Amino acid sequence: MELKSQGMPETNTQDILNLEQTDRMFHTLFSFIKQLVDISEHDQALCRKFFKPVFVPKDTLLESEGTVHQFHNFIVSGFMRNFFRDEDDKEMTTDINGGPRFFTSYHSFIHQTPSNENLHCITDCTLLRINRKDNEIITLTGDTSQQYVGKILEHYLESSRQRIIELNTLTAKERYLKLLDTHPGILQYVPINHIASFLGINPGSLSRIRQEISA
Amino acid sequence: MELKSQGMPETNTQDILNLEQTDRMFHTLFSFIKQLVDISEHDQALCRKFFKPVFVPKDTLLESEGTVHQFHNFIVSGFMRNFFRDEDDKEMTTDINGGPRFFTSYHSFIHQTPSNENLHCITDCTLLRINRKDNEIITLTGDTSQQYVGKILEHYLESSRQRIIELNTLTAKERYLKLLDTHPGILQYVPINHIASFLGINPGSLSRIRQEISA
DNA sequence: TTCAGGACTTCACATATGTGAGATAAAACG
DNA sequence: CGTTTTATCTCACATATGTGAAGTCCTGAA
Repeated sequence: MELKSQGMPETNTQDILNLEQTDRMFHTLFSFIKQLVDISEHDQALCRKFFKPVFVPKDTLLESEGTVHQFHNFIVSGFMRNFFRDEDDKEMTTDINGGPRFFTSYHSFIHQTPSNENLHCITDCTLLRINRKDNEIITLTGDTSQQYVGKILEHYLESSRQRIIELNTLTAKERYLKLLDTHPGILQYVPINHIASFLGINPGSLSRIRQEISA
Repeated sequence: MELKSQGMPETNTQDILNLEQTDRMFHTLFSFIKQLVDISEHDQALCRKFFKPVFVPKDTLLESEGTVHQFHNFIVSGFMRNFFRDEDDKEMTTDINGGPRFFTSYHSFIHQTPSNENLHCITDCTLLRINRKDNEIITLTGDTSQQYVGKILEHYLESSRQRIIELNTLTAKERYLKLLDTHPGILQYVPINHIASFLGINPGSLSRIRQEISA
C-alpha cells in the first residue's frame, strides 16, 4: 500500500472544518486535559489560539523517520499508529490509538532531533496540532502547562509500566483479548497486521489465536 | 528467606558513615544529576541539606506494599529490586538496579497513596534518601528541580519504550544476554530467580538458556 | 555438628508461538 | 471489465518456552 505523504494540511483545513466542528474539537481536548489538571480559561484561550484543527485523510504519513517531527498532535478522532523499521527493515508498530489522546514522537518534538519513528494515520483523522514554537509559548505562559506536562509524562510512565508487566506475564491470547477490551472498535479500523506487531505476536500466530477464540 | 523489615536507619547511620564517605555519596548523586541538568551550587546545597545518607543491610525491605512510600531513594551502591505480588501471590520483579540511580515507587511517593510495590535491598546498600516534605521544598525552591523532574521522567519514559520494544522483539536468550551486557556484575549479586522474573522468563527456562550459553 | 530450607539445575514432557508456503477473498487500479 | 495487490487465513512443521518433579549443592540456624 502506498502511503500519501503529507501536503499542506492548513490550506485545505478551512474548507472542511467549520466553526462548530472546531468548537467540538476543542471541547474534546479540554475534556481530556481536565482528567489531569484544572485548566484555566486563560490557558484554554491559549490553546484555541495556537492549536490548529486539521483533517487528515486515511493512510497519510503525518511525520516520518529521519526528520525532526514538527508537531505535537492531539487525536480528536481516528486511528493512528507509531512505527519504526528494525534492522531488517521490517515495520514494528509500537503504538496504536484511536484518541482522544496526544500522539506524538515526544522526544523528537521537544529536542528537535531527527526521529526514527513514523506517525501514520490509519483512518481519516481529525487532529489538533501545535508546532514547537507555539508549544513553547504555551509552556512558558500557561498557568498550568508545566504542571500538565509533568502529570501526563507520569501518566504515560505508569501506562508503560503496566504494559511491561503485561508483556512479561500474559500470553499472546490474553494480550490480544485485553487489547480488544481496552480498545473497542479497533478491529473495525486497524489491520490485523499492525495489531499483531503492536502486541509482539507473529501474524500467523495471531490468526490462529483468533480462530481459537471464535471457535 | 526472611526479609528484615526496616528499623530506623537514621539512628545507626552516623555510627557507620563518616564525613568523607558522605561527601563521596553526594558526589555520586551530583554526577548522576549532571547527566541531565546543570545543577547549581545553591541546589547542591539544598540536596546536602535534605538528602540523608543511609546504610541498609542486605535483604531489607525498604518500603512495602500496602503502605504509602515515605522516601525518594537514590542508590549510591548496592543492588535493589522492585516487586509486587500477582493474583496468585507470586512475586513479580519489575525492576532491578545497582545504581547509581533513583529507585522509588514514584507514584506512591508523589501522590501519597498506598503502593502495591516493594523495594527490596538485595545486597548491602548505601542510599541517599529524602522524605516527601523535604522533597517538596527542593522542588519549590530549587533553581532547576522542576526541569530535572521533567527530564528524568522523559528519560524513564524513553527507557520504558525501549524495554517494551525488546520484550516484543527479542527472544528470552537475547533479553538475558542483553541484561548481562548492560548490568555487568548483576549475576554476582542478584539471585537468578529475580533475574528470571524481571525478564519474564520461567526460572527453569532461564536455567536451560544459561546452559546453552555456557556450552 | 546436624538439619532444614533455599538456590539453582536437570530432565521429560506439554504447550505456545514462530515460520514459510500456499489458498482465498476482497479491494485497488488500470 | 479484468488484473494486480493486499489482507487475512490455513496448515504442517520447527522451535521456544512453560511445567512440575526430582536432584545437587550450599548456607544458616539450632
